[in-house]
Amino acid sequence: MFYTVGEMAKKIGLAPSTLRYYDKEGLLPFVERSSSGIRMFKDADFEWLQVIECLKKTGMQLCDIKRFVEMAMQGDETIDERLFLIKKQHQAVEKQIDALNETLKTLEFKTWYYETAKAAGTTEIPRNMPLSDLPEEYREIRKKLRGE
Amino acid sequence: MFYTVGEMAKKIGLAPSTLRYYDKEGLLPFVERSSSGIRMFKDADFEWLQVIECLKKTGMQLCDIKRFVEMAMQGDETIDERLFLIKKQHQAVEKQIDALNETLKTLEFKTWYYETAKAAGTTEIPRNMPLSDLPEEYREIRKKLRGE
DNA sequence: ACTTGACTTAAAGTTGAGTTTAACTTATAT
DNA sequence: ATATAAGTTAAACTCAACTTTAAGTCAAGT
Repeated sequence: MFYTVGEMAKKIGLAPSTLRYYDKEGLLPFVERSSSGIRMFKDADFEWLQVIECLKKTGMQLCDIKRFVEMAMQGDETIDERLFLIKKQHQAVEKQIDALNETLKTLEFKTWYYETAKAAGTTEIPRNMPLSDLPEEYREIRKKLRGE
Repeated sequence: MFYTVGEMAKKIGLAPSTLRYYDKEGLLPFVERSSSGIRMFKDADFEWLQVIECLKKTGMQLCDIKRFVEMAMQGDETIDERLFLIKKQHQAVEKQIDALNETLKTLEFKTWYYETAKAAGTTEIPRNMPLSDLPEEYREIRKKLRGE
């Protein structure tokens, strides 16, 4: 079962040009070619592309993903390194989620801010509200925004 | 209480060149200048920078952040629009968190995969393991990776 | 034989978000 | 008065990750 670059691109949801670019950059050393130079993607290559997409979503750069792929091509002697790298990325993603949750808190404060402003007809009401009148859950975040 | 571009850059943790760039792009219309053209940041401007950083963290582009700032400069008539935009960004961030949690699941599968490979000395053991032997929590994710 | 459509390549172009550079001005300390 | 440190500008440069273009190859269908 082989796929051309266009077929695989469709299957994985990327542009064919992107797959060619990845190949050119050395991220797809496992993709074989026909005698006339046409890329022949296998089902196992789809799995590789999924892994590459997963690592991209963690924020890993293509050059680092390339090194991971190269490790895998070297075989079982690099299992330890690969395990370490995956664990590191897991940590990195957990950190990103924490950061986004912080961002959510700020957006929730701003939602309260504009809802209060909307009810009052002016942003002056929430802006000048004394800390003691502010809903308790927003006090810390307002302090942080104001650099206090 | 005024800050130069360098002082404010330090306070907010960005490069002075970044603040100048934001100013040039029209993100900081509220920053005043001295008679000799020196930027004079106020404490209220620090709060603005924090909001800009928050919106950046949601993945919003600078040109869209600029439109938000411009709305705010227009005053109370845009409260509704701003509230809507903040709510939209809140949703967007929730979606990003969901995506990262999906990514975490894949990384957890890969961790199991390499830990099993490490114990066996070869990736062939986890790779060729029948679905029925696979820990239940990894079955769906392996199917997804293999495009099944 | 010819058209169509998908493939190939190398190289140039794009986008977003800055950073760097060059030439210059201003403010402060000695 | 001068050195130093920090500021100014516009414009060029960088970087990652693609995308587009130009020129060409190849296989299948009419």
